[in-house]
Amino acid sequence: MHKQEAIKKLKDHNYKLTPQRELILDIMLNQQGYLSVREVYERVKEVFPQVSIDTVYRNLSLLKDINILNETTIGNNIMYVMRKEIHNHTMRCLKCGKIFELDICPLELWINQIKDFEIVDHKIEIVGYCKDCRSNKN
Amino acid sequence: MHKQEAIKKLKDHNYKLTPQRELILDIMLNQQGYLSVREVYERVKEVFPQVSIDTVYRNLSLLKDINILNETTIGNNIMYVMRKEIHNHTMRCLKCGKIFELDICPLELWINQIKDFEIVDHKIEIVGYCKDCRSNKN
DNA sequence: TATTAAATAAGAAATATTTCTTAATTAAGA
DNA sequence: TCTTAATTAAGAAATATTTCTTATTTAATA
Repeated sequence: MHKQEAIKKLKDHNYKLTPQRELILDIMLNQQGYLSVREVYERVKEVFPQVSIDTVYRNLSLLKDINILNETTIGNNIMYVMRKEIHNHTMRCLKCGKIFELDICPLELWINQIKDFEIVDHKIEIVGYCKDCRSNKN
Repeated sequence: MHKQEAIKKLKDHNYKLTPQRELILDIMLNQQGYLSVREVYERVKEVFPQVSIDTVYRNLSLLKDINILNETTIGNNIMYVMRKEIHNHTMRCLKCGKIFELDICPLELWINQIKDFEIVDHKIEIVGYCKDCRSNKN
């Protein structure tokens, strides 16, 4: 997603483009992988030291509501990542052969933790049985 | 890792095998993917309603110290998973060709969330540049 | 520029997680 | 069985996360 698309989405929903909101969007646009609310907050504070963490919560949640971000919860921690447009991650059914897209990239939660390797690409392939076939494998 | 191996490790470190500790070990042995401290606590409580959450924290951390569990932190949430012996997840350097094992499976954090698909197998392949080659790609 | 609905900061409140203290209990070996 | 160091439950304390309230400010449009 490009910044202009995201801004258009905001306008379409009659949301204003405040400096804090724009910065949060920039942070997410320039980020591979998930960020916790706190991590985003820390980065926003570098530019707006007075920013309220509530502002960060509100904006991340809003960006999720209009499908700019994906949200996930680990324990009690809310985390966000830019929505993917291209899905390289699929689940293939061993019986019917249907391909299901994973709307999350499991690697994204980890990608920031890999320090000693410059990742160029990755691929995830899951095989198994889909909802329809799992009860009727023969 | 089999249960007897884990128990031997405990003995080797002069740790006692209390019922609470054994249950926590059983829970982790029968679990694909990461569990948060709270999730483990909820399961232990089904058997020992009086258990202190501190006991869960203490034991999970101890099992990590003796290399039975892997620990990771998401935000402020501590999560645990059994250590893997067989690594299906590798990073391959595009220059020197070395294979590096990933000591975590990024899928494990997600595997519990996939409800409509019965996973039989999966594979993760990451390509890029290793520490030595990233500064000297030609 | 003036208007106004949306967004903000500040602070408090509500939850949740993690750690600590203490006294009682217990697993394991003598 | 006895001894003892390890472990536990309980409760409090410390920290961290998330949500709410209110008064003020501001982006966008007329």
